[in-house]
Amino acid sequence: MQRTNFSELAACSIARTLDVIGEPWSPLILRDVWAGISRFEQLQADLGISRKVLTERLNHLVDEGVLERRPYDRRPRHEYVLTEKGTELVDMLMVMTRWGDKWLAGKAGPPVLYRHHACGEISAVDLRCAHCGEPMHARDVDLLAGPGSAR
Amino acid sequence: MQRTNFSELAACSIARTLDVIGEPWSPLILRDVWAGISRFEQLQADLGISRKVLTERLNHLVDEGVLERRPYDRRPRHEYVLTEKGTELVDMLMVMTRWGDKWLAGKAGPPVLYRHHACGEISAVDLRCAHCGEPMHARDVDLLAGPGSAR
DNA sequence: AGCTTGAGTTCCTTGAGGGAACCCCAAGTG
DNA sequence: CACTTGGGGTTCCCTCAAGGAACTCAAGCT
Repeated sequence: MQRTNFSELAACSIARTLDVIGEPWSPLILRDVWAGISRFEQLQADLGISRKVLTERLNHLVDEGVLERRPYDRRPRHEYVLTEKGTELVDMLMVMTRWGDKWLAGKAGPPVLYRHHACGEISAVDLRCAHCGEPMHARDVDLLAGPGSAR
Repeated sequence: MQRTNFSELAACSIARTLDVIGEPWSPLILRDVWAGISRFEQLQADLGISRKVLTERLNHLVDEGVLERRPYDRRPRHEYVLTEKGTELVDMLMVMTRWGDKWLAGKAGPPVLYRHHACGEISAVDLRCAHCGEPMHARDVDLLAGPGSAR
């Protein structure tokens, strides 16, 4: 496919993030690991991904520090767990889920629900300004060049 | 490349969302349109994407209702603008940006800053529970089967 | 010793992305 | 009017990544 390395194109955190989890299957692997599907065979069976690509993706995610390979037996067996870096990536999945629930789920309703520990309610994520706490969406911000904007 | 149609694999809002913007370049096209780069030639120049793939991606995003094609001249010229559906997708980009800023930007700092209209401050998004307003991240929720979970 | 199982490798085929050239059409120019 | 220009794609070929199925390897179990 001759896949472009996005982050070389421009100083852009979106492009850089895509270089970590932008490849096909990677977000779904992350989702599965988050949901407790953490071993090679389980992932392969659940996703129906080719074993070769699964190996590549897992290696890449481990290299990037998103997943950690952890032995669970004295035999050469291991499972994959989210690192702190990977756990924070799941935020993105939660936002994707919310969007998909709203725009793509149809009449059947959302396939998965989130119960929030703090309040015990079935809920969804909401984007707020880290500074003032008010809602913060695409239309609520201006974009400015930051310190790392130089090429 | 024989790309799998993820949403056929399982009832999953993440997989469904990936079918809309999961292909290579799509998130960056969305980012550009959001930032005001909205015409074919501009996008092609900015991204360095092949014209063929840009055509395919734009058509797909228009078909999915994420972008709208809008004439801006009596000549057959048009530009792409975000629909409401597309604007809400940008939430995901904002979360990706935050993660990339934190984990990948390095010493140079974030390449782009967001100024929040409501408070006027340079800020970033924060995920909160839509129900109680407390922080809501990967570790703060339990996953439950929802109404649309049937295959 | 032979069987099983997790976790990959290897190899071939297919099809998507890159790149460059080509095309169409409406305005503007002489 | 013919001629040029430029936005917005098409077409064509080539390369390389994803799919699929078979093969490997190293522990344990029997």
